[in-house]
Amino acid sequence: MDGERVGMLLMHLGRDVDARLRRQLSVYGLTPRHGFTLSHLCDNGPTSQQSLLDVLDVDPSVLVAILNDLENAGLAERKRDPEDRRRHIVEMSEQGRTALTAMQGTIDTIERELLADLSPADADQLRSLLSKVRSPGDTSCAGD
Amino acid sequence: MDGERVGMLLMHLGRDVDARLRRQLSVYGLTPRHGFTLSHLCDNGPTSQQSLLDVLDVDPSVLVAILNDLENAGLAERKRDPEDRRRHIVEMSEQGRTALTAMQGTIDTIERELLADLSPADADQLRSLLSKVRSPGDTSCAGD
DNA sequence: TATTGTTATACTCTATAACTATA
DNA sequence: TATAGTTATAGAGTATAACAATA
Repeated sequence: MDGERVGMLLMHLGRDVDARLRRQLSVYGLTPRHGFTLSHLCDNGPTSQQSLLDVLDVDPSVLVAILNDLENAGLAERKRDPEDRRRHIVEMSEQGRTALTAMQGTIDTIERELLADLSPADADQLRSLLSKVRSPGDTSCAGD
Repeated sequence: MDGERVGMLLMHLGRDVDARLRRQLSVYGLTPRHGFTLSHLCDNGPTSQQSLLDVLDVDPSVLVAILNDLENAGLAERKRDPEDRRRHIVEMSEQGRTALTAMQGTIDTIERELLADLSPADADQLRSLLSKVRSPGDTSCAGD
């Protein structure tokens, strides 16, 4: 339970990064989740809400709220899928692209702060090791 | 904003570890914060609430709730400081020690899962690098 | 009947401010 | 007047379940 454990370090650092990013993004009236959503739309193009659910790993009702916010801010838009009118296709707007760029600048700043005491080689090493950490939720055997 | 950044990795991993630990500890009716509190009491002996506030970095009202829970569960006890009757001295009980041991077992399990794909040397390296990451809240110049 | 998305609701965590008692 | 701790309350964030539209 002490602060030396990797799990504890991850918890505390993750919490701090989240709080910091949340505070910075609140200037735009957005949260980290809004940012992830725009980021995914930018990388993958128009997407159904279902696939956003998979990527963001949030409750459907949470995604509805996120998309409502993005639509009200003019950053994204929902359209009916003509092939299956139950589905929505979510697409980001030009304004959304601009907002995403601003947000990426914000997180770049945080990133530089986090890594201020590490050499570039150490930072790469850290990135590599972190990507090898197995997220508890990842365990393929669902038996718990 | 993509998942490659260290900050994003920390956010996601930290969130997962927290969720996992919270779920496991709910068996005992406790949260990670209860665990940290007991852990600090174990390492440092009887402590004033003020110094717990510094270590846990929570709002005073949150600490009150944590200590109420621990007292109701018989895991810790508040006593008046005879030298300054405004102060409370918080002390863990034998039951508290037993509960802490159980919780440490839980987090050890999570820790092993997290590091399952890393060699012992990699795990040490990761621990070392993480401890060099500067938490955004740490910045000594409060100007923001 | 099953699926996509939505709404309404409740529950947890946290933050704020007002309060008590001691100094 | 200032400090240690407490209480009451409100605000986020999230999860649950019931619902409408479409397949």
